[in-house]
Order: sequence, then structure tokens, then C-alpha cells
Amino acid sequence: MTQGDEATRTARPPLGRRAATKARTREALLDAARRVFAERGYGPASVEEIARTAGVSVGSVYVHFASKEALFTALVEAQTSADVSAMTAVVHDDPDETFAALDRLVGDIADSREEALLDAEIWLYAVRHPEFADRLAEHEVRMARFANERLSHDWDAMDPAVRSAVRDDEFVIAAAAFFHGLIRLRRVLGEEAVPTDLYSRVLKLLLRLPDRSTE
Amino acid sequence: MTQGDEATRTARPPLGRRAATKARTREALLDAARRVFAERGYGPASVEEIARTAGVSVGSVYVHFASKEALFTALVEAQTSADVSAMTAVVHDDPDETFAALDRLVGDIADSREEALLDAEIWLYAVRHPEFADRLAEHEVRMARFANERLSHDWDAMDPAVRSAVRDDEFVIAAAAFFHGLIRLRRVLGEEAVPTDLYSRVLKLLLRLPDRSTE
DNA sequence: TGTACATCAGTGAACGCGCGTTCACTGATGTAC
DNA sequence: TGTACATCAGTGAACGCGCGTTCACTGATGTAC
Repeated sequence: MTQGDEATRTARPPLGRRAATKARTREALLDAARRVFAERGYGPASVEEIARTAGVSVGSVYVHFASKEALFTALVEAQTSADVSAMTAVVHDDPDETFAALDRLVGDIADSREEALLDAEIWLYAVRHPEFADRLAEHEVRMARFANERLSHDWDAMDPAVRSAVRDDEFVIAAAAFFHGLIRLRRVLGEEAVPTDLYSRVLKLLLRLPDRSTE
Repeated sequence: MTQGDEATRTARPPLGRRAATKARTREALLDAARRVFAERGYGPASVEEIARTAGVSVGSVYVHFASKEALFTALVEAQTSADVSAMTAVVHDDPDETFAALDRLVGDIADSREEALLDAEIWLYAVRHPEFADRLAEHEVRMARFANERLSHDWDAMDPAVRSAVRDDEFVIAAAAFFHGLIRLRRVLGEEAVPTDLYSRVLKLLLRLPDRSTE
């Protein structure tokens, strides 16, 4: 509608009204699926509720996705690429800024019901569907490798006591595990008991880096 | 049957055959519920499958539990008291033995589909049912407090660099988070990528304790 | 010990209900001339 | 630009199915005398 009808009178239309509204509906469905799958869980989530939330009819869901399961896996696809974006956005030149951004990420995910629930729902689905687990594993490995590349710069200069206890790739695993675990605990115990900056404080302590965040 | 019928002819029977078989059926149902809820998830798990797995009829489930939900919460009750037992069994006088036992616990839970899945399922249920979340929070706090009591002995003698970065109760939270996170990652990435002794190695590194486990 | 009655754990068919999926249909958009 | 036809995103009633729960019933166990 507002996408400049006049300017597109040349050649073939940039998308066509039909394709554009179709794409919009697809996004609305994925958005609704994110909310409903998170709130209800994969099994109890109903296609009818997803359609209603998206403002379309049930039949429309099946125009875009072959089945409820295909909708879920498409959502996971979208979610994992959003994870990658969030990850790359965290990295700064200044390590202190990176740590602060990581703390914020812990808080953002833990404090968003939707994100935290969907995270767990995806993990459960993967463990229950081995063919799907490989895709999640690949994603985790890709994230870990990305973090590892950022780390390797400084790893050689790291305190020998640290390097003799854990390898750099093991450190990345540990950091990822701590990340997920903190989110999990924060949702149960609350904001006061599990402060988000505990993440960077523990990592810095582990790496024997000075904590300059409170100065 | 083999519980000594002759010996119990005095006074009132120690349980009575009826009460004894009833208790046995209840246990069988909880056991079946553990398996089915873990494998399917709370929503998709069917009462019919739980009854079949336990070797009884559907109607029998409702003799013991008011509803599917009541069966689930009774299972969680049983599971959390099992957690407490596992926790207390981990503690040894020798810290190295305690660390080794913790590593084994990480491996046991992560490598048992049932335990790992049920763990996540309980967390999800708690986040989705706030009135239930309080009970899980209490349980986590109790576990943390127990760990904290064990730790406080040595905390005063801890490296000042450690004590200035995290309080003892925060350390317990971090250790618990790392525990849950490692289990989660190990199920996705596999045994080789996430060795169980990474848990104790990181904790020792964090506490600046010497690693004597490989000597 | 033996008999008559009471209790109650366990049964399974039946119920009402909500689910995922299908499909004949509609009408706005796209295309050909 | 205008008209006739084709396409296809979106609709919603209808389907078959499996679910949680109920309830009249059974028979072994418990109790009273």
C-alpha cells in the first residue's frame, strides 16, 4: 500500500501486491507461533490459536506451512538466525563493553518469558527428535566457534594457570553452559537472587581478568 | 506375598494386603508417569499410556490421583526429594571426592534421557504455572542453602581475589547454573564435546584450588 | 475356624470435547490481448 | 486504457481421532459375630 506504487511501474513489479501480502501473512504467522508455542508448549499449542493470534483463518496456516510441525521448525530456523545476530551484536573492541553486553543479553532473555520459554521448548523438541537435534547441535557449535575466534586473540596471553586447566574450546563450552544455566535459574529465583552481572563477574574471575565494571 | 504373613498375625496387620498392593500400584503409576511425562512432555503425555505402562487400567489412575495434573505434581514432589538425596550423597569429607561425585552427577543426569527431559519439563511447567513456581523456587533455595552450609567452612580461608568478586551465596548460584547448563549442552553436543569433569575443573579454577584429579 | 456382610482398589466402556488437517469455495490480484 | 480469463492467498465448515474424566460394576480383602 505505502510501498510506492508509482515508482514501480517499470519492468516487473518489485514483489507484487499478492506476494507482499503473502510475505506479511507469513511473518504474522511466525510471530503468532512464537508467542503461542512459547506460552503453551509445542504439544498443547493449537493451530487455531496461532491463526487467531495472527488474525487469519486456520486454513491460511496450511497455505504457508505443510503442518504444525513445519511451522514450528520454520520458527526455530528464524529464531536461530536471530540468535546469531544477537551474538554478533554483543562483540565490541573493548572487552569490558563485551562483558556488559553479555550481561544485558542474559537479562533480556531471562526476563522475556517468551524467549526463555521458547529456548527450553526448542531444546526439549531437539532431545525428543534426534533428526532435529543435529540441526540444533550445528547451531550451538557455530555459536561456540564464533565465540572461540573472538577469544583466541587473547588466549595465548592468558594466565598459564587458566590455560593448563581448560582448553580455549572448553572455556567457550563452559561459558555457554553458564549462560544458559543463569537464565534458567534467574527465571525461578528472581532478579534479586540472580543478578545478571554475576555472569561477567564469574567469567572475569575465571579468566583472572581485573573487574573494572564498578570503577 | 513374601512380606511375612505368619509374623503379622498379632494386633492390626502392619499394612494389610489391600493397603500394600495399593501402595505398590501408586509407586508403579509414579514410575510410569516419570517415564511417559519425560518422553512425551506434560501436554502430549496421555493418562491411558501412563496406565498401560504401569500395567493398570485408566480408571485406576483416578483412584490414586485426582487428575492428570495432580499426578504430575505428585511426581515432581517425589523427584525433588530424590534430588535432595542425590545432593546429600555427593558431599564427602575430602573435597576432591566431592568434586568427583559432582562430575558423576552431571554425567548421570545428562546421560539419562529421562532425568534430563523431566528436569526441563518441570522447569517449563513451573514457569507456566506461577503458583507452582514458588514450590520449585523453594526447592532450589533449599538446595543452594545446603550447598552454602558445606561451603562456608572454607569460604573464610578462600583467596581474597575470589571473595572480593563474588559472595559465597552468589558462588553457589553460579555453580548451580553451571551445573544445569552443562547438562543441557552435553545432551545437545555429545559426550566428547562436553566432558563431565569440565564441571569440577572450572569450579576449581574459579576457586583457585589446585587440581589434583589427574595426579 | 466358619459364615455373612461391608469395603474399596481396580476395571473398562462411554461421554463430551478440542485437536490437526482437508477442501470446495471466494474474491482480489495478475495477465493477455 | 478496457475487458475477459487465470491464478492463488485466504476462508471456515466438516472430518476423523485421541484425549481426560466418569461411573456402574467386579471381586478380593477386611470385619463382625
